[in-house]
Amino acid sequence: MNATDTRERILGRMFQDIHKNGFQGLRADRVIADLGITKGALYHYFPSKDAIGLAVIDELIEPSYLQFFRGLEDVDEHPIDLLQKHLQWLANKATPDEIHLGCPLNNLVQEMSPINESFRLRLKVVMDGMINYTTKALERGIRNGQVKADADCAAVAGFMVAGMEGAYGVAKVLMSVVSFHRNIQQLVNYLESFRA
Amino acid sequence: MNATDTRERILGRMFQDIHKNGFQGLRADRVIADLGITKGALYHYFPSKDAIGLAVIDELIEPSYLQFFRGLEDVDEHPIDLLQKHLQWLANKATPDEIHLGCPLNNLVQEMSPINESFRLRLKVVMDGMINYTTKALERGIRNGQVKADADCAAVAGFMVAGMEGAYGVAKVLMSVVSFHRNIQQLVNYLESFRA
DNA sequence: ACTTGTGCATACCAACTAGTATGTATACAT
DNA sequence: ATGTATACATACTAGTTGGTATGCACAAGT
Repeated sequence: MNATDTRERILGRMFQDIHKNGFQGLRADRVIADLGITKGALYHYFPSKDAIGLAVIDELIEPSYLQFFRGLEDVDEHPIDLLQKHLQWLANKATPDEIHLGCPLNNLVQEMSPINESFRLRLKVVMDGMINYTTKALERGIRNGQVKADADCAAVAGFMVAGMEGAYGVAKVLMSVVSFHRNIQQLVNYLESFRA
Repeated sequence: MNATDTRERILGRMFQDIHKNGFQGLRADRVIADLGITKGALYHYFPSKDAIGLAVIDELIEPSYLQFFRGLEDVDEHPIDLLQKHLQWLANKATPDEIHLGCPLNNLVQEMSPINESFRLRLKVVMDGMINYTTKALERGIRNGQVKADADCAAVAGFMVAGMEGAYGVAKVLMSVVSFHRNIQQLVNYLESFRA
């Protein structure tokens, strides 16, 4: 068991615990007991509970969320196709468990934004990234004649991201994968209306 | 100072504290110190912290959220007009402070749904109410020839609610009233597309 | 006048929780 | 061989937090 393994095992379980209980509901004692390690190991890698939360955002949440959106810059496919495919992919991969626990990004946003500015700023970077990469992709679509010329790309991009988070949130309290699928489909239809 | 006054003063401040810090972040001690009362008063009216949270949902959140949606049954106006007006009203009344703190309903949904079934069920009642009253209003609109006959009313209603919550959530992390206005406007446009 | 219930205040506690201080085994460099 | 940094384990603490036990002033009923 080398060093990075332990650190990543800790981060992974912390992520899971935060995903279910929220950051304020995270109990470091519970996680380390679960991992079969001790406080010595934990505080060897992380100076504080806050540092754990920020590391989870930086090292797990941010990369996984921005991967797709960054990729929008490197392909030439129709941007609306790409976005619709991504939405369908999200809908198809969503298990009941994932739906019940909600979107990790959205969860942290709602919980932490008003009470911890360090958290909010990092979460804002992720959200901004999702919106801005989408905006750029749609603008490229306009230049290529694939997207309606009069589309307000920033507004459409922002609404798509908001719609995604809203879909996760509603499905979470309803505990309904069906509701999630429905709302994602409405978003797909919404995007369709901007096709040139 | 009569009894109901004290109870309502407690509930009001608890709501404020929960609105900012979340239920898990709620500190009863902080609130009672702020109110200038003691634990005796608090536990005279509420048996536990959970009871406080549930009372906040039942007595403050549920009525304020469902008031408009229940009202959809009692009027004959074009349902899409009513919904659009409500959205505009939400957008206009939203202060930066409200946006930064987020939607109280959405906040509790994201935080409490996976960890407390009593909370989730009460929050689900509110969300279901919003969606179902909206669905009925749209169905009435179809019968009256005001809404496109082929509209999937339940899907549209669900998406409107999800869009609202999504708009609140994104605006919260971005700390942007402008983002909120934009997304609400997109929702208004979305509803417009179902006008007969 | 006397009991009873209401509406609190005061003092206290047990459990939890993030964080620390200290020790130590192992690897690795010199 | 020896110093040194790494990677933990153990034991402990200080502060917090929800909750309780008890007492008491006061109003209302009888």
